[in-house]
Amino acid sequence: METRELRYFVAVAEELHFGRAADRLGIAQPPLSRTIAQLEHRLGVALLTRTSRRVALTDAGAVLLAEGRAILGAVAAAERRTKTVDRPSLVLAAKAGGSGELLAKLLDAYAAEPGAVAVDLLLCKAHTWQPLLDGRADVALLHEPFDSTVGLDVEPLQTECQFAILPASHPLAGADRLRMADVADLPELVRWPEPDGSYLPGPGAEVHDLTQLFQLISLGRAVAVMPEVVRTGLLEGLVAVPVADAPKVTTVIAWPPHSRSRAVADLVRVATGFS
Amino acid sequence: METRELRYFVAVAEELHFGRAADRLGIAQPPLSRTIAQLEHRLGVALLTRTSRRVALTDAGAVLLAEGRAILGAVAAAERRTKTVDRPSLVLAAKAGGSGELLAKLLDAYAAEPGAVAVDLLLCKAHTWQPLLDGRADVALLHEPFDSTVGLDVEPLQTECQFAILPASHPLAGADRLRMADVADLPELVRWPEPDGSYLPGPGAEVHDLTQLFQLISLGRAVAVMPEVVRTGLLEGLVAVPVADAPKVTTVIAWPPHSRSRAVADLVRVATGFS
DNA sequence: TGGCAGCGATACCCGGCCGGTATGGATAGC
DNA sequence: GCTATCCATACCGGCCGGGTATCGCTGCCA
Repeated sequence: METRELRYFVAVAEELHFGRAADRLGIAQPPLSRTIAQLEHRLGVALLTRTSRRVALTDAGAVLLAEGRAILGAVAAAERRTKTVDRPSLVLAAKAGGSGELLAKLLDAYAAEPGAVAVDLLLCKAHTWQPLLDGRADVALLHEPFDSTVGLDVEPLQTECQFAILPASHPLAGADRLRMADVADLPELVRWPEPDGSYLPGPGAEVHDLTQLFQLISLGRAVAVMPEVVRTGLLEGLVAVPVADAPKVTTVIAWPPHSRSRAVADLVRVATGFS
Repeated sequence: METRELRYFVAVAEELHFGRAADRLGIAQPPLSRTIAQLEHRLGVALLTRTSRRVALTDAGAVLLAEGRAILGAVAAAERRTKTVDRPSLVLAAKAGGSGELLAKLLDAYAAEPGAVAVDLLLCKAHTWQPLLDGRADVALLHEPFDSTVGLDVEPLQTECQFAILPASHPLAGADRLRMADVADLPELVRWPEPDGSYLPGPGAEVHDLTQLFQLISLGRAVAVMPEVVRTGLLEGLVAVPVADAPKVTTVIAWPPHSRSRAVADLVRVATGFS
């Protein structure tokens, strides 16, 4: 199995459309069809069921999609790490807007280490960056249980409670503490984008960053439940009320398990040292 | 980066010899040289330093070797899992001769599970199978701290002390317990084969399995320190004396972190259930 | 129900790349 | 200094990957 075949298959499996996939890959559709057919023939398994109107994944196709994504990520990571071994630097991924204080402390403390290398920050839109470790970053700050950490080595850094963010005028804003039941079925919950940037249909406003969310909350059009970190820089007119039974959020530092980088080890040691 | 290029590079990096690597790959040497040169050119990094008499890895080459091995393993695993998704089975790797009782209990208990699939056993020579999870097996029984578990998800099953295996006539055989210092510099320690099946030069007999080792011990030509498991089936004339300060050995069940298989999850649950 | 639009498969051609043989040039050992 | 070894280069042929043109099928809709 060549990575070219995997790239092609993953594209088709994600688009479920040979034409769009070929377009995305920058090739014509016929060679793409042929390559997928060859791959299926060689594996001896059907990966896709296709009528001329609909393309769907088989069970085998679903397996290969998941494995293929991981492999392509690993290939990209290997390429980047190989290329940058002589001018070592470290790419740290973090959710834009989250963990601001922790991030600053971490960068300062690491920079003071002997042998520290340059740290490139990769700030990502919330909820869109779980696969970043597949190649583009060496280390990431994740938030359990929101972000999946399967396949990663992880050290916890800090655990915090979650707060409901409400407009000061909201009926629940005066409460000392809330329970999930109080907010779970409020009509003002919002929809975050899917990893591909689109929004699932449904009720609730579409939001794509914290600023926008806070604005909606100020207008009384939304409420949200989120960890303590975002309280710094909360807008006027908003209040944060602790939600007693919301799951605790743990900020963790995560890295690919086969990381052999001295820099990654140093950064993790520094991060766990002052947590 | 295509997997073909990675296969070629890994072969050269392991052999440190273009001719032998080409031989192993079943191609001629010139296309191999050319492919490696192209790969280096594309990455913009030298992977190997070569004179006409010696080939050595650069730092970048060492990184790519490690990453490449992992990637090739993942590709092999993806291929096997995709092909067998319709007739589900599970490949369990275990060290030949070790963990016999635990293994039997595990297989029985799993077979009694509802929804159990066929389990194929992959018995491996001791000390030669750490990379098996790179494609050939779904799950493995490993022994920490001997086997590296980096990059794997792991659940501990049981922890045992280690015993010195001595002929009954050995001066230390009568002791209640020993310390590492007592056995560390005995001249009768043995040499296990390297992963490639060869033996490093040095003192001590070459052994490649437990039967052979026990025979050597019976003859007074060797001693060994190993976990309790091997005591079952110990030959007549051998005694096992606990070594107080030898590192504890933990048998763990391990699987690749991105395993999405129901069968693997079941097996792990069963294994941890009765440990 | 028949025409039409959309989409994947097939047919066919071309160019580049992979792999082969032959050979050159450098180095270490005798 | 000769020679054996080993990697690089030169060159060639066949295969394969990618392109265009077209076919056949399937929903949709008038």
